[in-house]
Amino acid sequence: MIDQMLMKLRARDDVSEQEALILQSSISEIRTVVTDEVVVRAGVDLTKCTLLVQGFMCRYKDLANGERQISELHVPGDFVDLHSFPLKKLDHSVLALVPCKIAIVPHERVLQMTRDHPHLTRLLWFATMLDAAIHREWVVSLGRRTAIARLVHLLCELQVRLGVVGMADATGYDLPLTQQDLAECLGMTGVHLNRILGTLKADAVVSFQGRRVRFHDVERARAIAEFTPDYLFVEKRQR
Amino acid sequence: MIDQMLMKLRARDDVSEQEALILQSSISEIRTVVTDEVVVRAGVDLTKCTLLVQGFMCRYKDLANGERQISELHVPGDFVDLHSFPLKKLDHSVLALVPCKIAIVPHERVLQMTRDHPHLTRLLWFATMLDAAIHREWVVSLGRRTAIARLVHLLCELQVRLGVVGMADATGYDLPLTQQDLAECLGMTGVHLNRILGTLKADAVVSFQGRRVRFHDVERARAIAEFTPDYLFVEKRQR
DNA sequence: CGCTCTCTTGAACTAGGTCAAATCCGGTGG
DNA sequence: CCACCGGATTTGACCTAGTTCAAGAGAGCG
Repeated sequence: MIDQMLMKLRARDDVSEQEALILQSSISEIRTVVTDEVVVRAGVDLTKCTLLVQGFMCRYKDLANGERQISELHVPGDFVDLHSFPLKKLDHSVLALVPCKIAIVPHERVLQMTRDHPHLTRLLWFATMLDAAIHREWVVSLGRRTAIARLVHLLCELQVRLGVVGMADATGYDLPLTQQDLAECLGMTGVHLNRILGTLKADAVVSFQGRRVRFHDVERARAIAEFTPDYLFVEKRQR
Repeated sequence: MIDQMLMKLRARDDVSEQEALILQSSISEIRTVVTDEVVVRAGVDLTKCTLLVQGFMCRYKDLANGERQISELHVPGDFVDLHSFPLKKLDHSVLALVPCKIAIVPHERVLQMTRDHPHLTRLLWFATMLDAAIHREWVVSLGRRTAIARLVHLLCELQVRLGVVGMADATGYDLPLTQQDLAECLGMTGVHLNRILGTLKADAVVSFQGRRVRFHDVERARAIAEFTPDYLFVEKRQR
């Protein structure tokens, strides 16, 4: 159940078997959610965290004019709202982009962890800082990169993040999102995203079709996006 | 020395006198830095954190074409690189925008805090999550808001954040940045920022002149930007 | 088989960028 | 007190990346 989370953490630090057990046993419940189900609603007091076990989710905010901006995509192994533990409620909502399986961890257990297990606490803190690092990279993308670099950058990011949990390789990965979903990550319109996908495929860089991302030339993709994976901190260290 | 940090934290949770003392005594050194000094360099292993005591700093990334994107502005009371504790090195650099005074806190002391002071640990965790919430709001701004709404939103954000540490009121605040600095926060050119400032002043909403931000109509400003301060979590709760 | 959601494509439009040339203005040296 | 310097601001003319609107074409599914 927590395999992917463990893969994610163990790519960054050692996690003992005993620690793994504590994490495992902090789960109070397993649930499934349907596509478009709002798993966490902005502004509502929370008493538990949600670990994404299977599927894809996103954090997003809606604007008055009906537009939506996604601020992070979540893949299996991610806690989608671990930050609700220190924050107590969220500034954004979380939505299932496909049918998902989730594990629930009550805040109570996390609280106890901060008292009894400093190393686990630091690992969870680390996990939330990884989200923040991803946010920062998106700020850079949205602020300064062209639409095409922005898109390729996101696809490269997902390759690394999914790779860590064994869901991507050098050739690509499955990504069951719509083009509109991607456009909402990238601060652009679905129409424009579609055109860009066309040119990327024509240039034999990446393609996104039938819910699958295929890299035809990873090197060139990374060059176009100026992508370097350092902001994802895939490096084993004492945290 | 840590007055502003305490104001910032105490606006969100209780901090006992004893805890304040522990924070205080975790400082190993006080320094000043000059304008444009790079206080933390991306990718370098770090062993200490930097608390901004006086002045303004920013987190930023440079791109290959020489452009720069600022991902967060820092005001007195902010730890500019507390996330270096879990991350061990940063994905971005930190720069002094004006002459600043900083306090240094060795990672060692923070580590000890995670072992002996769970509540303080949670407060520091909270502080880093506040940065992440700000990043998310910037993602929304950069992705979906017009240049004018984006600018006004940032000015509103700073009013709240500076207000918490007693450096802003309803009329405005001092902001010793250049228009170019602001433009680099907002993912736009200095030229465009300048034009926008003109229309905002003409419309008697906000002005930014002589290093001072003046709100002529806070209500209208917030409406233009769709600004609500909830993402800044200025609310006293048990964290 | 028909429905609905997603993807594509074209044509016209606009927010914001680019480039370049003033102008302003605080600080310095004389 | 004044002239000068260099960065910061301001303005104009033109340009383009990405948007908007609208209409078809697929394509999965009950």
